[in-house]
Amino acid sequence: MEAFQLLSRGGARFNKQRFKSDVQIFNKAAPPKDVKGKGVLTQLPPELDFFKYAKASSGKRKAEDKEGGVHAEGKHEKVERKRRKIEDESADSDDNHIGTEEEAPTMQKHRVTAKGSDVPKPIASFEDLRERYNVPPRLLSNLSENSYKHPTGIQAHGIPILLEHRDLAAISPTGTGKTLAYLTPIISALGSPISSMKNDGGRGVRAVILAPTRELAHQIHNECLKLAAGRKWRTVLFSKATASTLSDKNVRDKVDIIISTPLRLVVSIQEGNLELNNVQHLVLDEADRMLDPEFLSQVQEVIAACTHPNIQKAVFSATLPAGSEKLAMGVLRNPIRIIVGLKDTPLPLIAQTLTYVADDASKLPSLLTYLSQPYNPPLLIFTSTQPRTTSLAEELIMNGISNVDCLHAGMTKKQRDDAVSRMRRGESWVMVTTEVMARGMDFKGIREVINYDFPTSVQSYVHRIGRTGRAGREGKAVTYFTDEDGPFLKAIANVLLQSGSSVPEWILKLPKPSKMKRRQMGKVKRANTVNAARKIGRNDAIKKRDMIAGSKRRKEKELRETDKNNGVGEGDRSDK
DNA sequence: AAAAAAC
Repeated sequence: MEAFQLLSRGGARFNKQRFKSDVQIFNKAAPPKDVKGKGVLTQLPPELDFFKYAKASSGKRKAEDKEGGVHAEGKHEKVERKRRKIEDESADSDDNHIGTEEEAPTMQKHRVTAKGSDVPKPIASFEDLRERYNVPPRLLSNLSENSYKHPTGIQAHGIPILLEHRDLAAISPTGTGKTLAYLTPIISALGSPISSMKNDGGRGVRAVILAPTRELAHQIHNECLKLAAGRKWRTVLFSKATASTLSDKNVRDKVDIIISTPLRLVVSIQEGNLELNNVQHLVLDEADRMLDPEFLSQVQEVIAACTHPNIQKAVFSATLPAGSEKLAMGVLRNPIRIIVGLKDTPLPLIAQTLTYVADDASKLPSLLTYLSQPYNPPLLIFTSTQPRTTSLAEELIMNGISNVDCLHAGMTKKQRDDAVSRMRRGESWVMVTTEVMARGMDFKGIREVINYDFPTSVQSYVHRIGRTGRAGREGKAVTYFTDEDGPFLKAIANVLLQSGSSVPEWILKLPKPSKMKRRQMGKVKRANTVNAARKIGRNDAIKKRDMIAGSKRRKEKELRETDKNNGVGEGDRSDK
């Protein structure tokens, strides 16, 4: 509660002297650029992380409070009030009060709210895990060897909960170490690799982690391998190939952990090539995505196959809309819910801007202008469809942009893997992609994200821009919007406000989407267009007009090109 | 509101 009050003043009240040493660490720790791939994702000390929070929100928030429009501020306060209430509740139910002065900043920094019965006390360091939960030394040394020195908020709170075998719904912003928060307790709880166990009872895979994309599953597996190093853990990234290897029961009974996308697992279950009756830990990563209608039945099938009576289930995401939360809570038993920061809100260290481009045709010229100036590679660009991804990448190459790459799920597995590798090696400077890259992917160097096409939901927005600003580093996110995006603009604008970025006043004055819809398309929308044109000023308007003309020429060229090739990446060129 | 992703 005090934490809230201090933070709401932008941290200005904090005794800077007290954080001085941390600031120095920060200056040293923040690498100018990737030092050596691995060392980059160093988890910052909690206090230090906190300082960033305070710093990022100080000036901006104050300004916003002054001139930030009645609607936004009102909403903001409502959310904060709700938070405070939850905090009070959890303080009552938790007898482990934060007593000492040293611990207080940690708590404040994390801004954690917990809901549920008997919430375990958070850890202050990974070393605490040894005393409190007998976490194997090997696991702890794997953590520190991979530069995970201090637990993040979600790790400090989530790991004890999972180690006490409680079900958990964890909401924590992008890039705050959720993967480690569930992998560490799973590996600890499994104790020993099944291959080294003497008793015959309880054979078969004991932990399953589900993720929405292959790339994310792959990345989780890599993390898992790091933590599993030094012992004979069998962790399997489930794919067509591994699935067929595991169709041999003797092989699959020696597997400890499976990481997979849902459908792949369902297929194997249905073929009778996989039993999950010994699964004692089930994690849904990107839970809200996994509970989307298209995934839900598959996920339910996996859950149904996990028949072990003592199964522990956990869901993780940076976003969890009410509907998904309800679904998730229905799946969990006596769960604890942890929220780090504010739900559906990006980190303040991502500087976000909304950029008006009149229509689709104006986007490419704007982007080319942007890329003609110095920018921070690698850059991640999101579009709305696979064909648009392909054609934008082609367009950029034709316009002389170097090291452009493209990744969407319509490509072959190999093409996708190669694109990710190039990205990881720093060979891609500009990657054009679809929603497939929006969630969970951790490319350490990404400083900038561009939403070339407007995201189709607040959740999508939060996850897309969360590809930058990871593990305490700063990031930048630019979102293009056209007249057609008008109805959804305000929702995104509110997200910007919540996370300390500023928004042009006229956007905040837009009517609510429902109102716009009620008035039926045309009139309101046109009025906004005029408004927008006025706001960007006459010179800008002229510039835009020229850009449109230029883009039309290019578009014709593009059409000629695709006619020639008549192959990939064609199909969606409509301007409507 | 709507595309993407999963095999």
